[in-house]
Amino acid sequence: MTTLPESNLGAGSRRARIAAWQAEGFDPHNCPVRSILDQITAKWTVLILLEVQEEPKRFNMLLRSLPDISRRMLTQGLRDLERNGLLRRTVFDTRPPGVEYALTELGRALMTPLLALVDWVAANRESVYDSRRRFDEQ
Amino acid sequence: MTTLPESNLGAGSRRARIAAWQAEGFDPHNCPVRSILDQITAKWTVLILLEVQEEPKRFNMLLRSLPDISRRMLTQGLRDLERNGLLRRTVFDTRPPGVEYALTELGRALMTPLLALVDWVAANRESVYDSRRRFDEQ
DNA sequence: GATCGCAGGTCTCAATTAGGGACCTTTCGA
DNA sequence: TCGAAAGGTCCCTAATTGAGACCTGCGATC
Repeated sequence: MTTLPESNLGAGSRRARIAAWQAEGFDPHNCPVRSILDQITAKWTVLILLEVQEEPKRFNMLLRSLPDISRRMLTQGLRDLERNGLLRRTVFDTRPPGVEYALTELGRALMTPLLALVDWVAANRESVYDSRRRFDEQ
Repeated sequence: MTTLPESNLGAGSRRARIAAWQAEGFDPHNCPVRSILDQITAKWTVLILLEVQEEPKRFNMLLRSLPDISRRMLTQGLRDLERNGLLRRTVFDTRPPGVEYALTELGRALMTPLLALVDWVAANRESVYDSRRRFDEQ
């Protein structure tokens, strides 16, 4: 497993944070950031987080909001997010029982950088499309 | 294809930007943001961007920095990033010819929100690990 | 009192995608 | 004459994903 290089994280407090990791002793072949980043940026987890952001949603509601996700992938994405502490799963004792997924505090905190990234993409999408068009013309 | 919901992007200028897209007329089943976001957050592209960030790198150099990437995936990741206008590919007429990959202006701009996300993960990794441990105990 | 529908899943199988590694091309040096 | 190096491509296998049938338990329907 490749480790994120120190220099990636920029100057100042970021460097300090990395120095701290190394002091704690971590295995460069098992980078702790990557295992989290991979799950956070996985195809469906980003979309799920965006859906759940404004208000808690239930399983079948998510299935309807994300028409091209399969039940299997939705289940797995929700489990991953729950396991990572970003989503809370609440079962309601109704007939039939309902299950609601909501952001945790940690999940809510994540939305700040995540929305910034989504917003950057939204703001720059024309540049990207232009580039793709030029590239595909060759 | 699922479209990112308007509410995802928060208030103010973000909403305005989405309103602008809709005015331009876009197909909700072919969301333009997702097709970009999927490529930017794909497993290897993030790592490649982080590697190339500080200084241009060559193909085999990247292969060495990312020990667990395959040649095939590196090639494909580099092509995607080039196509999206985030990376510039430069061939040097040496013997044998060398190829260098560098961030474009657009790519450099992307690093701001992308590094913020990486940094969030780095800062909060212990919380995530704690949550995983608790989840796995059940 | 059979059956339909719903909620929230699981399971199986087929299709897509990723990884491993051999192979290619050109040129230099031993 | 052989090997190495750079930057890939190609093929085959392994892993991941997606489509969709099925499950469970209960309440309402006919």
